[in-house]
Amino acid sequence: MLKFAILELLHRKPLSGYELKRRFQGSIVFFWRANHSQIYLELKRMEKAGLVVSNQVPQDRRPTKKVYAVTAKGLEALVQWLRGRPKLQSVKDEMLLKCFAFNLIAPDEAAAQLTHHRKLHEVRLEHYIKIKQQLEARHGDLLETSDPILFWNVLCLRQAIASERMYIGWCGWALARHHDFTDKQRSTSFDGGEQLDGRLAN
Amino acid sequence: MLKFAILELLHRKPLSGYELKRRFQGSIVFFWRANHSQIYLELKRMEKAGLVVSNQVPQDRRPTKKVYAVTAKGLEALVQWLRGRPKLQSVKDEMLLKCFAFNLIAPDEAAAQLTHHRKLHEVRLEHYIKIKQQLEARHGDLLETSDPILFWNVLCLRQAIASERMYIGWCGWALARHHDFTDKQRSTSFDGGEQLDGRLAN
DNA sequence: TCTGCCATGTAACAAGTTACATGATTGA
DNA sequence: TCAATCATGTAACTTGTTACATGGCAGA
Repeated sequence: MLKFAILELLHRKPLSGYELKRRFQGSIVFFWRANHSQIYLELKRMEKAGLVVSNQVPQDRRPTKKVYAVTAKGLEALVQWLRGRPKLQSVKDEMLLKCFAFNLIAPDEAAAQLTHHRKLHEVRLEHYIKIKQQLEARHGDLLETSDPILFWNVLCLRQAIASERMYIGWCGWALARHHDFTDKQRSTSFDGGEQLDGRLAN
Repeated sequence: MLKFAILELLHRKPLSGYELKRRFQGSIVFFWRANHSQIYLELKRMEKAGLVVSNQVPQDRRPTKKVYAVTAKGLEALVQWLRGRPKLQSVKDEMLLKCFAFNLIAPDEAAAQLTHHRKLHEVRLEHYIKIKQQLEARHGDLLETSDPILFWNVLCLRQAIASERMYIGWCGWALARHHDFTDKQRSTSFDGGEQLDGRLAN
């Protein structure tokens, strides 16, 4: 699938492996990621398969780079793939996997984990919003654009933003519920209040 | 990481590989998945590492199964892992990756993709809601529970539900925006109305 | 001179997917 | 008898991660 992510980026503009890596950290990160070792290998495989062609571009004051461009065959492969129905993505979220067994650690630790994780998502949200603002600065009202590339870009970006907001909201909600829960536990399982009353009543 | 998902399930109750597979299709799917070939291999590796122990359990009217249980070492490994800070999950969503390049296919096809994908998420949401209702039928008001295992379970389930709702909402929003967009494109790029007026004015 | 960025790669390993393979039991 | 479910595995392959490795250029 990385193949197609690369084709999508290259069809907009020929890029070197290094530049592709940077794009992956920029716009496309919302829904795909890759590290450079994977990208370089994939590019070679794709060139062998005739989906892309490379050529060396000398630069001044910088090392020569190897710029890849999509071939007709590559574009066709991309379009064919776009027409296929994607399956549901299988969720894999380490935080939620941990959360599932947080009964095994102290309540305070669990709360700290949630708070910390919320922070991470807040940072990511900020990053996405910054990207959106940059686009707005350059193109004005994004939903009024007549550029289809930009249009779809913006839809994807919105999804990413909505997703982060949802996650952050959930963290807050979970923290509140956790707070209620530990409060209740304290008042019923320690030697005071209700329990003691209960015993006295026997 | 699959290792820890397995430890989480086994610490609740010893299970065979086959039963684990079923759990992965049931509750834990919200944030992790695995197929049986992976599970069986992982269990063997974990047994070699002393994290679990197995024993054969003959059953009547059914094939003998090999039930795994967590060892003290396994439980310790699980708790250590729980204390660590998870990184942000890296999003990988094939649908969004495609969406990013939907300018390359016909607007109708793109809309059909969005509609189809929304349906998939609706089905998944239904599934989650059914699970929640089953839990409610068994335990009453889930947020009032005093069982920490159930409590964390429910928090995770809520995240999964919120996530599906967000996605479905986004699909609807995207479809509406896409509709506006293609309308606008039609009125400005075909040979009629404004464009023709423009030419006549020359 | 030293840090940081540009630029490209390889190697070893871990994780995940798909297909192949077997065999018992149950109920229609 | 035939399909479905229970039950467990292996093999081949694809993907993804981490670490290792190199070297130029720019600016402090």
